[in-house]
Amino acid sequence: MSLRYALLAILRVGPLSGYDLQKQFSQSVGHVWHAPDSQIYPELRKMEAAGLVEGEDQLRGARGTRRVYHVTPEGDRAFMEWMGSPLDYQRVRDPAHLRAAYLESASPESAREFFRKHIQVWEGELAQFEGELTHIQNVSNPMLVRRLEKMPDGDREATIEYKRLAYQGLVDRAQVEINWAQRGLDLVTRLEKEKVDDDVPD
Amino acid sequence: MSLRYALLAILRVGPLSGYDLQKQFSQSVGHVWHAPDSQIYPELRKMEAAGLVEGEDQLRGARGTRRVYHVTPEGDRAFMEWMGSPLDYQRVRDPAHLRAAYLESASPESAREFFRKHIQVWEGELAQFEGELTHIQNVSNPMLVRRLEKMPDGDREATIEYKRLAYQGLVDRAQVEINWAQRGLDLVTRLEKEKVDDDVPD
DNA sequence: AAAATCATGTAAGGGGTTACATGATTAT
DNA sequence: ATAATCATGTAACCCCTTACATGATTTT
Repeated sequence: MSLRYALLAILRVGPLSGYDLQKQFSQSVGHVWHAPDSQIYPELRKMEAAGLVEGEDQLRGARGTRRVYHVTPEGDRAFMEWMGSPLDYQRVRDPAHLRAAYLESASPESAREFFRKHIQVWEGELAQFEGELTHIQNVSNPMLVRRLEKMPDGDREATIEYKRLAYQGLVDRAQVEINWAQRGLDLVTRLEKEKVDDDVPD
Repeated sequence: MSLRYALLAILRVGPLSGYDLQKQFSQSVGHVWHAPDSQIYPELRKMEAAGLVEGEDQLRGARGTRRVYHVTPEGDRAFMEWMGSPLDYQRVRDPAHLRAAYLESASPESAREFFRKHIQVWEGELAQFEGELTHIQNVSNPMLVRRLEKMPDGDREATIEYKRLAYQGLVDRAQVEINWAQRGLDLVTRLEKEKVDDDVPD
């Protein structure tokens, strides 16, 4: 549902081919909304059918072509409308906390492995988010720079600040996950120790 | 993918009909894994076909029946195997942070509305999680009590502690979201004030 | 000449959402 | 008698995932 608006958000900065968009995607909006190319190309076609974007085939070498899309006024309206509409929140579906709630059914080693992987995954995310945050604060993200160039002076601060807030939120979230999993590892160790004490009381 | 294991987690405590399971669901695992009845009934049938559970039709009144499911040894094995296997992490797809990153395209009032709703939604979740956490700490959750009764003494502490950890993690997460949205509201106000100062410099 | 990467998809299948459908039983 | 709730689904649709497919162009 949001893919469409994630694509519009990028295309509003300037026209792009599906291929370029997909590359940009993984480096900007892709941090908050992942999409594989197998989803992007068809979605662009659907958006074109809906009149939100228009594509033009450009020649590339002798025979090759690439289709470059730009946002139509209607696409712009649709984006604005989405920005002003209430977000629909998905119901919780959290495999990590589901499993955590039943870890007594696993071996201590499995439990440890689970928390270790959780930390590893979220450390990865954290690194990405922090990198992005730095780029935002230094105004060194190319996409952001292009966007800033195309807007009146008065809107620039807001653009930077909202992006910063968004990524700061992601950083906070990643840190909470890492912290939580760390406490999980401590708990595994504590329970294991108590178990041994029970078995061999003196 | 996890629905099956969420259902097994509940059924391992004791046999239930689809209807009862669905009720229990919303009060326990449902906090971490939502599922509507239209998904639960067919999934139970599939699990039965896969040999993980067995259902028996029980009479109810003169003509009515209800199908009560219990976990088979194979279902038990499947659950244990899942507990020991690495969790597959879904790619990020976060509509709230996506929108937050582009809020300069919205009116201050829309931005405020967005953050307010975010707070409201997560306050709701927080209340649920905190309530659950209290029930865990007081050992006053009926499902938990039934589970504890069916296990050896030595496993009880682990069961309680892991559940507590899981819900503590959810509480932490909810608080981070609320906190973040609060900062968002502050930012909207700050930007609006600066905008006015720009327009009317003295 | 071979490898990388540019460029654009299709097809099958899984999981989830929403809406609809149906009838029995128990409580008021 | 009526309303609530017990009880169990089906059907259509959308989004996403994974795997596969294909060929052109640029770089080494």
